[in-house]
Amino acid sequence: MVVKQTMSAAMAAMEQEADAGKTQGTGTQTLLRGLALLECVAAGIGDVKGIAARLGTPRSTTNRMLSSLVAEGYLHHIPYKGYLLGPKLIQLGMKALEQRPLVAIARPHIEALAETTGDTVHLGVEENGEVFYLDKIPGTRGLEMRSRTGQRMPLASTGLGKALMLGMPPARWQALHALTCPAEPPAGRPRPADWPVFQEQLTRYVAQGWAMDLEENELGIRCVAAPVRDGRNLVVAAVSVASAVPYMPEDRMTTLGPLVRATAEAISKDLGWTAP
Amino acid sequence: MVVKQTMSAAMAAMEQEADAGKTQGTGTQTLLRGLALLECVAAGIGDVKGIAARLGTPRSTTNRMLSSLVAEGYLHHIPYKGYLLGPKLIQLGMKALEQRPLVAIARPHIEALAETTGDTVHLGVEENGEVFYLDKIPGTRGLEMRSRTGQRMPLASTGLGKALMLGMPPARWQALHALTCPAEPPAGRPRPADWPVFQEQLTRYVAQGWAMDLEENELGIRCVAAPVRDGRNLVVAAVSVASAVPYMPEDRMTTLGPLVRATAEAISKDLGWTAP
DNA sequence: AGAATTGTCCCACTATTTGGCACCAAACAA
DNA sequence: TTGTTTGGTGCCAAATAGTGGGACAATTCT
Repeated sequence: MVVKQTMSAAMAAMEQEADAGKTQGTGTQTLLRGLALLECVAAGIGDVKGIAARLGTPRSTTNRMLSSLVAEGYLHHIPYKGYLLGPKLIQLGMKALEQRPLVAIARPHIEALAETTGDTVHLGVEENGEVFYLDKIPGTRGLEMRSRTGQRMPLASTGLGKALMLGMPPARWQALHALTCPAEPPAGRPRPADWPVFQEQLTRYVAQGWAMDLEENELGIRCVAAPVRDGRNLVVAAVSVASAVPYMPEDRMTTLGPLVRATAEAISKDLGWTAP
Repeated sequence: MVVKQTMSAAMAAMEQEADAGKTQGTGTQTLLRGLALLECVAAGIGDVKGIAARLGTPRSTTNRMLSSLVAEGYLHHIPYKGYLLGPKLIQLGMKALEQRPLVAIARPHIEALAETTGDTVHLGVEENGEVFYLDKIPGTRGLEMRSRTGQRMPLASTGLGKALMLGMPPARWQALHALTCPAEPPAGRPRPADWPVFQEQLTRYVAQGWAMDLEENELGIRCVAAPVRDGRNLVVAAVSVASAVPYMPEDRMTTLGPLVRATAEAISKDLGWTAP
């Protein structure tokens, strides 16, 4: 901060818009300014004057940072034309995408979700036509679910699976549905709705951003699920909240939906996703 | 610099080696250190001790920067586990990919290429089954080529086109070849080799990283071309050097190949590409 | 339980960054 | 062309922002 602790109220008033909200007393002004500069360029401001204005830094300081960032490849410079995000950022972005450990990232979020709902929370990914359970937090209602991390399940009969399907082209839905529902339904076992109805459901789920499972995978168990996306806006995982029917009346599911979706989006953001 | 005034001449000598070449970067130590830190994490070093060691910064300083970077989303922190590249980097990486103006980036490189070869240089991208000429630098040999920026040409009969095809799955080659070579060859007009031979050629081009055009598009004109890739390792453009046959004997083409390829790779690097 | 690593403070010192200014080069407008 | 604006580069005295040592608590490993 430019402001000294001895400054008068009048001066403080004049400081106004410059650095508005964030007065986080960190000890890395130059670094933070540099990062702000990057984001400024990302926002499309490529001229020195505009950047200096946006950051509230004088021309010389701005130029100093700009040339350092260019030298390091974080910005690309077209003399007398402007600045653009540089190749290094692309590389780091790719690396970031690779080294992201989904489970560790998601853990705090699903823990929070488990905490507020009291139900069992799952995290899963798609792996050749099936759901693969990556993580699970048992509910606090005493009842235990059969699911285990490392387990596999059909896509079309589980909440997680349906959430994962929301990210696929609708053309693939039917094949996956067929995969889950063999020609001869095992007597007495639950199963998803027949194709036309199923398609209708998925279409609705896409619109609302979360999916339901009404005892289709296991009798007496209902769940609500939502897809997790990465920086490329691809669905890479899904989160679900599951519980026994008595704890999961229809109206609670509709309340839970947006909450699960919000959790999924929070994870997505940690994966580099940004809202459309 | 971190070095105290008490350092010996010997240490000074080692310091010079350490950051030799970068005599320029002054006035932004904190920023540069922060960026170095990012690259350190990108390199897979996620523990505080390792990072501090790699950067040569004391623990307290390292931690200070780390927490700032985490606060800004450039790093992701899993307490007592380590640091990873953060979501912000993914976002910036995506933005960088978008806002990259291929032509402006490539210009200096193809100018250099035109300069050293004296021939006409082209830059082009693929656009639904055709080459689209984005930029052209006329040769200095007096002869003028018909090509114009903004023009479209078949993929399979041009050097640029073949270079672009090198990045496609071989399964698509035949269709594109057929698209270029209609059933009835227009009498007297040049055309690419027939399919089996053509396929053989492309396979060889893939291996060597650059392609040739032997008067297949225009009689009397030969060219050498190489593909340009972006940060995702996808072929997004191609560069070619073209000239009249007398200036393009076979042996010159083999000399030119690696040069054109090098230029294409230089552009690729500016687009965030890194060697395999 | 002990050892090793990490997260979090604090604080005096000074090296690092600041920002004003001045000059030149390019770009743009007329 | 000329005049005007914006961009690139360098210098330098001033002081702020950053440094790094150290002490302590929390956490994980073994």
